[in-house]
Amino acid sequence: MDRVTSMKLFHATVLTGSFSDAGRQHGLAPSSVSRQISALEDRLEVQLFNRSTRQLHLTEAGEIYHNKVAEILQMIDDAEEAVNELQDKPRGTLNLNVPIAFGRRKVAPLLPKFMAQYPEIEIELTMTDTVINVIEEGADVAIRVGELTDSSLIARKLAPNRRVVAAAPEYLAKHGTPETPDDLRAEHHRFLSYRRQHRDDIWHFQGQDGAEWHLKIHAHLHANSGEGLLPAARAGAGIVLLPTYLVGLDIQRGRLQSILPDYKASPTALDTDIFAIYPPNRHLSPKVRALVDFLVKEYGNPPYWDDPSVGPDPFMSE
Amino acid sequence: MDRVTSMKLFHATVLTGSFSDAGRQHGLAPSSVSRQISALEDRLEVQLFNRSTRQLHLTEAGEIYHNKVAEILQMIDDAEEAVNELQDKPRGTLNLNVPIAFGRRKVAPLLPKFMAQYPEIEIELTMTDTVINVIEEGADVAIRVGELTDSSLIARKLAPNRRVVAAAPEYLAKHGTPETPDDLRAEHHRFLSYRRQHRDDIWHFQGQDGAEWHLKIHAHLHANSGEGLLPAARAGAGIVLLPTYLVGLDIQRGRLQSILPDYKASPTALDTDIFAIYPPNRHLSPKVRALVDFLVKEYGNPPYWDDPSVGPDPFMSE
DNA sequence: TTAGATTTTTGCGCGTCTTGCAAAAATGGT
DNA sequence: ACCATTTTTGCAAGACGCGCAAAAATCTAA
Repeated sequence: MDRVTSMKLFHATVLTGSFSDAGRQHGLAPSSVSRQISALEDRLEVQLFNRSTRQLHLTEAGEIYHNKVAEILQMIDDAEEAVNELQDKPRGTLNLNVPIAFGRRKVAPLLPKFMAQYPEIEIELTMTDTVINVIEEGADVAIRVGELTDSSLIARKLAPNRRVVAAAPEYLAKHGTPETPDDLRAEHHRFLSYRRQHRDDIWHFQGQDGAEWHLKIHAHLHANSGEGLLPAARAGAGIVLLPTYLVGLDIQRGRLQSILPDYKASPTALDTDIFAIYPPNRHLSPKVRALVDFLVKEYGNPPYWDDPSVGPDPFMSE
Repeated sequence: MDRVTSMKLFHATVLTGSFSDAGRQHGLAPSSVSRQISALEDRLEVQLFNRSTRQLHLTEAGEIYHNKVAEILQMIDDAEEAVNELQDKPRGTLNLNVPIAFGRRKVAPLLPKFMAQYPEIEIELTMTDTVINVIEEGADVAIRVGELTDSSLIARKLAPNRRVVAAAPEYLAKHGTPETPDDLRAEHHRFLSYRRQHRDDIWHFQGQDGAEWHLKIHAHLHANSGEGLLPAARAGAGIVLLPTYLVGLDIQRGRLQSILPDYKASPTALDTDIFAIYPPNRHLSPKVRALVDFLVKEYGNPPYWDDPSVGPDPFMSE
């Protein structure tokens, strides 16, 4: 027996003064109402109504209980409405976890627009490059580049992660523009390389005909953050292999020049695509859906930083 | 599914952080808890927990809901406690309906003692001689003399309703003391008679050997209230046939003298015993029980007004 | 006083839901 | 990689609530 239902039936019975009417309101047979009330009385060990077959009269206990029940039912409705509102409209606190570089360049600049669009959402932004356990940290949604180790989470692709070889025009003017991966082997080239945990730097390329290159790189600057390489690259200190979300706009502006356009940097296991990941809830919260949909739409396909037709970064000058 | 149970399980789960522990607290299998929570989430259309097999984390919706649920459960407990307190101890308002004469003489004088004994009971006393519908009037308990027409109510005998023939000693000295019912037929006797609705006055007597008398009475004073006859009887204006609850103490004091002691006034259908009647509640309210028990105990058996060993009315001088 | 109408209550059968156990799946720690 | 703990799922048994129909009760009206 659902106690809330019995309370509702009791409430309706008090208001209508009749089991039959109360049952009619709730789509129940009079007999069911009668039994529900009786069961409620048995549970409470109190008589709520003095019944005759033709009328009902509230007991004093019934009156007291009714006052409380009215309030309780109101609170239950409030509680359900509260979570439903949270569910219906994007609102509440959105706990967002993003990689530092991507977040700074492609998430944070978009947040003002997102917040204007959803004024009832509050954002808690956490920027980390360490792989966090999304559930553990309490994040509602995280953005990760590649590395989808946690298969228990839902992953939605936000954008491809295209990596390109690039250098400043000044550098190319001075050292020449490589036309094939093999040209990179030339001694006079200098490299600026992104790497984690001191692994070997090997750049993988694939030609349009399927041919593959695996170039061991000796870099004069290593950094575990692509952003650490950018100033040097812009200054003409060397050649970088970086995701377009980092260098795309520099290329569009001409501060960097993309080279080897016909050769694709093979994605490693750690650099596949850019995903939004979130817990596999049967009931996806609207705020998460709102953010993911927003990002997908704003990035576009291809993402604006990959699209030559797009001019200067509309959101960020740096 | 009982929504209150599911809320309790949700609450316990939040506190313990585990379905298993919550189930242990409520004597349920972990699987049941899991399913209850899932059902609750489906009903609310909201995810309350982010689950991994080894830990649970409250969703924002879950947190909001939990705050409300804690309060709701508290209120439900309060409501049940309120009615149970009402049930456990005699308290609250006791709606009491009594006949006018009996009430004035045998109920109202006892109320101070009763109220001192149960200070948490408030009494709403209604005195009527008309046969009311106890339920209709909202009475918790009524006292009636005879006439138990409403068989749907519980009746508890408070005292026998013994009727006696009595007259003032002065009257008897002047007109002689009848020894048998037949003596009443003497022309010089005067009668004061209680009757309703102008029926014939017939006094019925039964001898100890079973012999019966049916005397048609011609009275010089008719009244539909025994109390209307008493002053005249005390003044020696005639012979009365009245319940001992009206004349018992006058007899004990000697203001009246009981005559024909060996002949019993046969009870009519309207004058049997004195009953407390109340609705047939499965859960008799303690205040009703308290009053009825109190009256039974105070009246005693035989009732003090029938008991020659009892002196003047301890409660009432008139 | 009697008859009728309305309401509550009860009996009964059916279907659904829940429960507990056991096994499986999943995950965090060692 | 293995183990321990927890959640989840499959399954069968049982309980419970439901509606319908009949019975009981009582208020009203003639």
